[in-house]
Amino acid sequence: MSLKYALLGFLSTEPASGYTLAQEFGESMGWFWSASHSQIYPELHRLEEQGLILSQEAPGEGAKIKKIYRISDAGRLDLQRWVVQEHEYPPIRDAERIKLVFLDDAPLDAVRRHLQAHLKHHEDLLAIYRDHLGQIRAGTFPRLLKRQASRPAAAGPTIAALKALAMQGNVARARTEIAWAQDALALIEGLPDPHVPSVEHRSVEGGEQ
Amino acid sequence: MSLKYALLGFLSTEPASGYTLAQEFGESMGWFWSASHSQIYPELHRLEEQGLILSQEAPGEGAKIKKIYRISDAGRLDLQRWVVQEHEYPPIRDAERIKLVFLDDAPLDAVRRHLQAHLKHHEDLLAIYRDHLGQIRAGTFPRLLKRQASRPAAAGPTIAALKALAMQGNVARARTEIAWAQDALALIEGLPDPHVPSVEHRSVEGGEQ
DNA sequence: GAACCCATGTAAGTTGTTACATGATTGA
DNA sequence: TCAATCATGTAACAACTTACATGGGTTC
Repeated sequence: MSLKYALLGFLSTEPASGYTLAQEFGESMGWFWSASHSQIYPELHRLEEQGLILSQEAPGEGAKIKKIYRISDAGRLDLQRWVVQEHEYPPIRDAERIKLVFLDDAPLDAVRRHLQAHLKHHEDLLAIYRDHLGQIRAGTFPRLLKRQASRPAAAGPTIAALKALAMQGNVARARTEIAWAQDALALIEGLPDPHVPSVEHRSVEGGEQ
Repeated sequence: MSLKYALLGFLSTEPASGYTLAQEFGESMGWFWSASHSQIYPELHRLEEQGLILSQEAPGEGAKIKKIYRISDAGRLDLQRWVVQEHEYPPIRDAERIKLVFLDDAPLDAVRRHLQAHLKHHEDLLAIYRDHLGQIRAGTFPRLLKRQASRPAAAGPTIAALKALAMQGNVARARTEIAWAQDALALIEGLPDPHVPSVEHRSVEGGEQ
C-alpha cells in the first residue's frame, strides 16, 4: 500500500515518467522508499485506472514516446487522507541482528568482519545523508525547490523544515549505528576466541562438556 | 530466506513446537524477527523435508499432540554457513518518513500528532529493550541461560556479550528516535500554520499565488 | 455454555524480487 | 558496430498478510 503513496507523494511535487520514478526509487539514496521498475509500471497502471493519476504521452529526447504521469485532484485528496492517518509501524525483521547473535558459534574474526561491514555500510549512508542535508539547508536541493515553487509561498518554510527533519533523522540513525559498531568492535577484543563450533565439536570429539 | 535462519537460530538453542515459535516470533518484543503462525508452520515443514530440522511427536499438557522440532547437524552447519556470509542490507522502505515529508500540506497539528505517536512508539520499545538488557546483564534472561547451558562453558561470555550488544543496539536506536522526535516537536513550534491544502486551495479559490 | 487459550493447519490475496523481453537512441 | 542509456513492459517466483478452519482443554 505504501508504494502507492510514495508514488503519489513524488508526483505531488512534479509530473514524471515511469522511468524517472524507477530511477528515483532505485539508485537515489536520498529517498525513503525503494522499488524496481517492474513493480512501478504496473502500479502506475493501477493508479491511473483508479483516476488518482493522469498520463500524457510526450516525445522524449529523440523520437521515443514517454508517458508522463501527473497527480489528479482525487490523488491529492487520497494522499492527504493517508498522511494524517495513524501510522502502523511495520513488524521488526532484522536479519543483521540475527546473524550477530548466532555468530556466538563462530570465530571472533567473523564477528569482527560483521561489525566492520556494518560500520562501513552506515558510514557510506551517513556521507550521502549529510550531503543531502547540506543541500536542503543551503536551499540547493532540486526537489525541495520544485516543491516550494509548486505551492503557496507561505508553505515554503514548512516544506523545507520537514524535509530537513526527515533527513536529520536519517543522519542521526546512521551516527547511532556507527557509534554502536565502534563500541562493539572495541568490546569484542576483550573476548576469548575458543572457536569450537558446536557441530564439529560434538561429532568429532563426542559429547565432552 | 531469513525466516528460515531465524527459526534455525532459535532451534539451535532449544527444541520447540510450532506454536511456541509462533508465540516467540509474534508477541515477544525481545526478538529480532516477526512472523505469523501461518508462515511458520509451512516453513517448518519445508525445513524438515530438507533435513535441517527433525520433529518428534509429544503429548502436550492434556491429551493433545504437539510436534517438537529440533535442529539437525545439517541444520547447524547451514546456520553456521549463513551467519558468516556477507550481509546484504535490505532496501530502505520507510513509510513513516514519507508521511512526515508530505505532511507539509497538512495542519501543523497533524505533524505534531505524527511526531508524538513516533515518540510514544519508541518510548514503549525502549522500555521493553531496557528491561531485556537488564535481564541479559543480570544473567536472568531465560533464553540466554539455556543457550549457555547447551554449549561449552568457554563460549558463555561470548554468548552473553553478543546478546547484550544486540540489545544495546536496539536501546541506542530507540533513544535516537526519541531524541529526534523531541527535537522535531520543539522545532515545529516555530513554524507558521498556513493550512491551505493544495487541492482545496486550487479548486475553491482558483489559481491565486 | 461461552469465552479463551492451546495447537495445527490451509487458502486467497498482496507485495516485492529476479529474470525475461523489446526497441530506439547516443557515444566511443 | 558495440555497448550503454533511455524507456516500457510481462512472467515466474518468493515472502508475507489476512482470513478461514478445526478441535481439545480450561475457566468463569
